[in-house]
Amino acid sequence: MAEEYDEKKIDHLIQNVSEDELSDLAELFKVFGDSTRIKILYDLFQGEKNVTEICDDLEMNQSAISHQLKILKTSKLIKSRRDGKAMYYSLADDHVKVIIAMGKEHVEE
Amino acid sequence: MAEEYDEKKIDHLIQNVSEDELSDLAELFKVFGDSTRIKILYDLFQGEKNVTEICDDLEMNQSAISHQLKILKTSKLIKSRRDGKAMYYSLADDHVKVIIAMGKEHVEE
DNA sequence: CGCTCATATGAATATATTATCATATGTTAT
DNA sequence: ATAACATATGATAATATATTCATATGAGCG
Repeated sequence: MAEEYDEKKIDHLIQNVSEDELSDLAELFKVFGDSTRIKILYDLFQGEKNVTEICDDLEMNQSAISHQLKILKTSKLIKSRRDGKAMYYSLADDHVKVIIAMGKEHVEE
Repeated sequence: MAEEYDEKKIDHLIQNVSEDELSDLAELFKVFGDSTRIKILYDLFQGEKNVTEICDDLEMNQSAISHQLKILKTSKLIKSRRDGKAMYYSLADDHVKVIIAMGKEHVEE
């Protein structure tokens, strides 16, 4: 995460947005807008984890977790790799951290 | 928006999070996770607007807009001031821009 | 192959959310 | 005070969403 986000860069990013892009944006935030999914993302801040580990950490049943992992994967917020029977999940990129950090900063005020 | 968000600051922000804070965070993102509300926020990037102007810009009926404005206001993403009969809304702070800019960057990839 | 462990998936239910309609509140001007 | 305009609110109906349960798929092992 070498990048910095200054005013100029941010203003550039929010310009010229089509109706479709706004929908995609809303879809993306919708993914962050669920406690279970946020908890999963937070859990993965610690590093790669398999489904069983995530279930244990969140104390939730496996099916619920798998359903939410699928949503996170589809949104490209996490990626997965198989190791034997287990499927390991990890954060897809640094945007996740930045987006959540910004959200947290807002919430804290 | 003089602040910069580097790796150290971001890592600090995402540490030590309680269950309650995670819920608040999910609630916040839920607010961004709706097309109508994202459109309103984008509309307000242009500056302060009253309800009628927002309705015209989004081509949506007044009641729907008012309902969504209330949600945005409750989440402290926008603020309002009355001027005669009209109620003017504007962005509450710069986090909104940053959060949306990060989301857009993710979506664009 | 048959068994076990790990994960994914489909269907069903319960809950939450959004837009609309009807109406209420608030402001200004006559 | 009443009319006209601007906005807010409550109830409803339609739709979306999350979790659970049951079951399917896939991998490793004897």
